[in-house]
Amino acid sequence: MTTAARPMRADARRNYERLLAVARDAITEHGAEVSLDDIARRAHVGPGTLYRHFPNRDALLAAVLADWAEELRRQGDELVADPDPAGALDRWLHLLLGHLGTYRGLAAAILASAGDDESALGHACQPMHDTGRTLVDRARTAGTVRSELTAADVHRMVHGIALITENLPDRAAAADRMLTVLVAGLRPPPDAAAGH
Amino acid sequence: MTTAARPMRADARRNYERLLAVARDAITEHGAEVSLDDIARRAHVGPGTLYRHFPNRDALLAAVLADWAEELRRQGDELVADPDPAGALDRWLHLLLGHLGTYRGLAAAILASAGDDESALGHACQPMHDTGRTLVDRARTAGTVRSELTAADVHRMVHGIALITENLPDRAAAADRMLTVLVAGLRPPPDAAAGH
DNA sequence: ACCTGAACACCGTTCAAGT
DNA sequence: ACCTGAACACCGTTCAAGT
Repeated sequence: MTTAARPMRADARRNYERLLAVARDAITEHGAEVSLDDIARRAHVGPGTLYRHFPNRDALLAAVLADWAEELRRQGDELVADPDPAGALDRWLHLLLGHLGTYRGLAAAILASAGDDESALGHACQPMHDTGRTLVDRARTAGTVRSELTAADVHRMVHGIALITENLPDRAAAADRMLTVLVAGLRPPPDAAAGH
Repeated sequence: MTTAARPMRADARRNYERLLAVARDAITEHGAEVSLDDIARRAHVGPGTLYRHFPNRDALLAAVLADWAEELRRQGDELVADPDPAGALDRWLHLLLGHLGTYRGLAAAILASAGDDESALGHACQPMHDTGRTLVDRARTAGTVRSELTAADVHRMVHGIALITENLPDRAAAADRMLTVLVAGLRPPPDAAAGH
C-alpha cells in the first residue's frame, strides 16, 4: 500500500508520486530533516501542493517509510513465531537497529512520534512497536530480560544507539559494540535469575 | 572563571552579563535550541550584540555551562582519586547522566560538539571527556569493562540515555533503569573474565 | 570599541487567486 | 478538485551606520 486507495485526479496523482520519489532521494541524501521547500522545488510543485498531499513532515516520512515499515513488520512476525524468546529478541534488536540506520534523522523522528496518535509516522510505526512489545514481554516472562524494564525502555535504547552513532565514521561497528552492551545488560543479574 | 579576564568597556560588560543571565533562563525554560533572537530581545540588545559576544550558539552554551563543567570536573577528579575502578566509573556515569539532565537539548549539543576543536562547547567539555577516558580506561584495565569498548562508546551511550529520556514524564526513573542496563552490559561476559 | 537594527537568505505554513 | 506562488511569521547571520 504505497499509495492511497481513493481515486485521484491524474495530475494530482502524478504530483503525489513525484513528491514521494523526490522526498525519498532528498531524505537519503540529507536526512529526515531536509527542507520541505527544497523537496517541493525539486519536484517542480509549489509548497502548497506538497502540503496538500502531506500536511506535515511526519506524514511525508510515513509515506516514504511505508515499504520500510512493512518489511520490518514482516520480519518481526517471523521472529514472533520463533520459539526461542531470547534469541528472537536479540535478532529483532539487531534488525531494528539496522533499519533505523537507513536514513539519518530517522531514529529521532520515530522517537518523537512514538505514542502520538495524531502522528502519521507514529501510526506507521505501530506494528514495529507492537512487535517489540511482544518480543520483550515474552523474553521477560522467560526470565531473559530484567523484570523492571518496559518494552518501551528497550526500544528507546535501540533508537538511542541509532541516534548517537549516525554521524560516526565507523557507524556500523560502533553500533554493534553498543548493541552488544545493551543485549548483555538486558539479562537479569545472576542472583535474581531464580527469582522468577 | 565565569567571565573573561580581558578588560571590557562598562556597557559591553553589562550587555555580556545580561545576555548570559537571560540565556541561562531561556535555556532552562526552552532548552538548548532556544531562539538566539529571542535571547537578544529579552536582554534588550540587538542580535548583532549577541553575536559580538558569542559568535555562535556553541559559544553561548559554553559560557552558560562554565560552572556546570567546572563542578563536573571537580567531582570527576575525586572519582579519579577513588581506588575502586568499577565503583568510581559507575558513580561517574550516574553523575554525568544527572548533569546532562540539567537542560533539555544539552546532551545533543555536547554530543555534536565532542571532538570538534573549533567548538567552544567541545572545548568546555574536554575535562569531562578526559575524566571519562581515565575512568573507563582504568576500569577496562582492571577487567570490569569489556575490552572492545572505547571510552567514547561509553560516554556516547550515557549521552544517548539522556537524549531519549529528556521528554519522558518519568524521566529520572526511566534514565535510572537504562543506566542500570548500561552499567551491567559494560562488564565483560563471564567466559572472558579470566582472559585478562 | 562597541552597539544598533536593517537586510539577507533561508525556514514552515497558509491562503487567495487561478485553472 | 487541485495547483500556484505570493505572503506571513519566523529563523540565524552579517554589516553599514551610528555613538
